[in-house]
This record gives sequence, structure tokens and C-alpha cells, in this order.
Amino acid sequence: MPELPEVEVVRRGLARWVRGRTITAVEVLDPRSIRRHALGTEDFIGNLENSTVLDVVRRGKFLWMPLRTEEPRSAGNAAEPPGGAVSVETTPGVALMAHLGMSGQLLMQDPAVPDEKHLKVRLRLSSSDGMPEELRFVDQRIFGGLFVTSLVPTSDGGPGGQGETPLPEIAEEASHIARDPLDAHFSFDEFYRKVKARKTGLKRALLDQGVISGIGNIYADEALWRARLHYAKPTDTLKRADAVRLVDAAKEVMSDALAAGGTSFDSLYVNVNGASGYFARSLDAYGREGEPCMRCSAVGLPGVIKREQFMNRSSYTCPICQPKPRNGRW
DNA sequence: TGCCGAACCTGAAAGC
DNA sequence: TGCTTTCAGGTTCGGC
Repeated sequence: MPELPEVEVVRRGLARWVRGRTITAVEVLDPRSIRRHALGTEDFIGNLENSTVLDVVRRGKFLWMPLRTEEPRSAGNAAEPPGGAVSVETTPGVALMAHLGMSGQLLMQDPAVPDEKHLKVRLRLSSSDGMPEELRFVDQRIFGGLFVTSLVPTSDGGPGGQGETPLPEIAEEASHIARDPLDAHFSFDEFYRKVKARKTGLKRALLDQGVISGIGNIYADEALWRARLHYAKPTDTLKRADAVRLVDAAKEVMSDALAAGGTSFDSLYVNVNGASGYFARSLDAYGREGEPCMRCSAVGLPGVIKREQFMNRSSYTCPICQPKPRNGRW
């Protein structure tokens, strides 16, 4: 399942292959994968063809490619400017936005390679010295998607510095997303203020991309386990020292996952070359129901990882070293 | 205003 | 063997 490390692995791979190349043709095989492009398939294709990819940048799990457009056009999800299309000089920046959702893949492929079973969108790129000529969006569960969006000015340091060039613009749909723990501009004080202001459980806050981005179900469980905190701990009772430990744990687990090429449980997550990551082998809590807690067993305690339903998904905790809050309070 | 649950979606695995 | 049910979870949206 793509979370921040997986999206970053994809971003790095993609940047190597597509930066500076022109999109020469676009084929939408399943319009459901561009349903967030409000102006429809023809507009989506029209916005992309003959555009040049400037970079590949990311905030949280949103990934986008700022485009240099050669002809006047309307940004797909932006309000139509008065009088219709505007001149090249005044056209706001546009970008191709991607979210991988649960099962989305962005693959660089040679045109001779047979179509994947769940291929949804195909971008043909200009020829470039031995590089694959197709960028394919493959998505089994169709939770992810592509759309063209406007870039809006930002004064907070850009998307997060993951691109080659620090851009003073951010994709409109990503502007409400908080920075992730690996972002050089991540502010602990901002995170702690937002968490304390929430009146909910700790894991729900971790999964709120407006509080902290990039954390999904897997890394939320791993970070909570490493920080010895229970998912249901009320956010307004979170001590600063606990929050520091939690953010450090999130940074650590995601850095480790990034170094391992991401977490793969099945074929649903692969990098742009179709290869799986190896971090699943290093998970301490997620997916380990019924197995001894590594930390407890190391000191002779009988902790066994337990799976519970929370927010319509599974949460894995050790009842010994991540005790449940009593009466909802600690 | 902000929290929370439902819905979206498909294939693999489990159960019968 | 084949059919049905359950499960996986990121994001959005509507209800409260």
C-alpha cells in the first residue's frame, strides 16, 4: 500500500525518467481513473499533449508534475478564466497530479511491453536516449487517479523540497496538506499544536493529512508501537515528550522504509521499474497478529501483538507495552 | 465547526 | 469445484 516512503520511491524513480520530456500522446483507457478531472477526458488529454514535464514533486502522498505548456489552455480543475482561454504569458502554472490511492502504480515501460491487466492511462513521451517511452498508470482498485490542476503560489517554502528545483508554487489540491516528518520544513511545534487542538484518538489524528502527512495505516501502527503509545490515546492528553517520541518514531520508521525501497505485501506496490520493496520484512507490529512483541519478548514479558478494528481498518498493538487508555483518559 | 462513519473499488482468500 | 462472503485501506463527503 503506497504511503509516504513508497510515494517518494516512485517520485525519485519517475524524476529520473520524465524530467524534461514532452508528452506526445495520451490514452485514457478507463475514465474512472481521471474522475477528479472535472472537465472530462478530452480536456484532460488536451491539457497534457505537447506539454513538457519540468519536475516531479510531492507533498505527503500527493505527487505532481509541473508542466510547461506550449499552447493556451485551461487548467482542468481550476475555474474557467473570464473570456475562456488566456494567453501563454498569463496562463497560471498547471501540473499533472497523481495519487496512487490503494493500488496505483506509475510504471515506465517500453511500448513493446504488453498492457498490464489494470492499465488505466498511458502517456507517450518524446524519445530520449534509451529511455522507456511510455508512462503507464495502472490501478487495480481505482482509489487513485490522475488529473490536471493549477499551481498556486505558496510562501511556505514550496512543496517540500523533494524536486530538483525549489518551486514557489504548489498544486491546488495539495495546498491543505500538512508537511510530512521527512520534510526539511516540517515543524514539530505546528504538529503538536494541531494534535492538541483535536479531540480524538491519536491514530485518527496521525491519519489526518491536515495534521501530519504521509502516514497511512501501516506506518501509524509502526510509529505508535515504537513510541509505546496506544492508538486510542486522547490527543488532548498527549504530553510534549510523548509527541516528540512519536514524531521521532515516525521519521525513523519511514526513513528505514525509504532505504529499503518501500513496503510491499503483494504486487500492489512497485516502483516505476516494477520492483517491490523489502521493508515489510522489518515491520514490528503491522500484520503480526498473534506473534510475540519483539520488545516484550526481549525482556521476558508475555506481550503478543493484538489486532483490533479501528476506523474500519486493522490496528496492531501490544497490550503490554502499549496499554489501552483507561476510561478514555490517561 | 469539527468529528466520524459510509462509500468508493476489485481481487485474493476463506468459508461453505 | 464453484459460489458467496470477507477483507484490505486513502480520500471525500454528508450527517450529526
